[in-house]
Amino acid sequence: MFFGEYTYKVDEKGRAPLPPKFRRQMKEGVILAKGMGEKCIAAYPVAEWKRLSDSLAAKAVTPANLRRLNRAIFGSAFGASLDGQGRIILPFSLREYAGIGDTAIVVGANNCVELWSEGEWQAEKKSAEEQASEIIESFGA
Amino acid sequence: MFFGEYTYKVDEKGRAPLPPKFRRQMKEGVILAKGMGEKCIAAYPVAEWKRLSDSLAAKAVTPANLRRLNRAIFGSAFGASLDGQGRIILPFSLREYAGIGDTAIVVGANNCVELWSEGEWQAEKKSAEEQASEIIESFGA
DNA sequence: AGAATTGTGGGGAAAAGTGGGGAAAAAGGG
DNA sequence: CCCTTTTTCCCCACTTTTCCCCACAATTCT
Repeated sequence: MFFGEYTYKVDEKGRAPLPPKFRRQMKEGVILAKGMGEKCIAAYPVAEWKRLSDSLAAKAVTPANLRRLNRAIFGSAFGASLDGQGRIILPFSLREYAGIGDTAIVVGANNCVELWSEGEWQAEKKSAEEQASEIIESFGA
Repeated sequence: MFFGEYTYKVDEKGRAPLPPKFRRQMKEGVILAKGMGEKCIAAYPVAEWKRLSDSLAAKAVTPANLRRLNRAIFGSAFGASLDGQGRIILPFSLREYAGIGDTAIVVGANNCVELWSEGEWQAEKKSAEEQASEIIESFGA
């Protein structure tokens, strides 16, 4: 389970630290992918990634469908591992996609970790909070 | 179950004591989050927080919906644990949000503990009491 | 009144954030 | 095919922050 919001520098080599509390769960390796829909980078522990991609594949009805899905999911994914300091290297293409420059906001989102640029995160955070309070108000907590 | 109202100093390191009676229930760790709607800090025992976040997540209808909810709920949460003196460290961002300076009002609120600034607490207390008596009068107690 | 517990403060050790250098591997050109 | 150049990756080092422990004063309980 990941939670919390952290701000880190991304150095010239494209390295971003992960919060120490996340590292133990990431030790077996990480899969980096484009955030689906949102302009962010999603980092999954390998085990969780497998779970997700399997459950998605199970929903593909035709073989052609499945091939497409596999391309979309695996094509844009990168494997990464932590260095001795607990950092991961963010491929340039993903940084570009998420608009991440020299600062990254690292957000724990339950089953995955998301990396955002400052600007995109501010916007997303606001609308996510609004949506959350709607749900809370209407359903009760 | 938490109840009672206590006043404590918050020291320069941002540490606030919890009432001794609360400590046993908090020993396994605490999750700190913004009070929803109100300008306070909410502290949940981990078990209770899991219960809450699970029941909320179950109410998200679409995947995109769920991701947003996860961001809002998990992203704004902090893990904390008691030190040897029974204190927790309040992150600066939460103290700022709740307007807590060097004094915190610690309030037991049944399933969680809330931390308030003096000013906000006075206002909230007043309106809460008025509303409570209305509810009691209309339903019978 | 004495003893234990609690509120409050501070100091020191350990860990985390950040940056850079050098070896190994990969890529490219002669 | 080999040598050169570039890139990748791993390790080291420094600074700052965090965390844990100790200590004293005040209060409560017996």
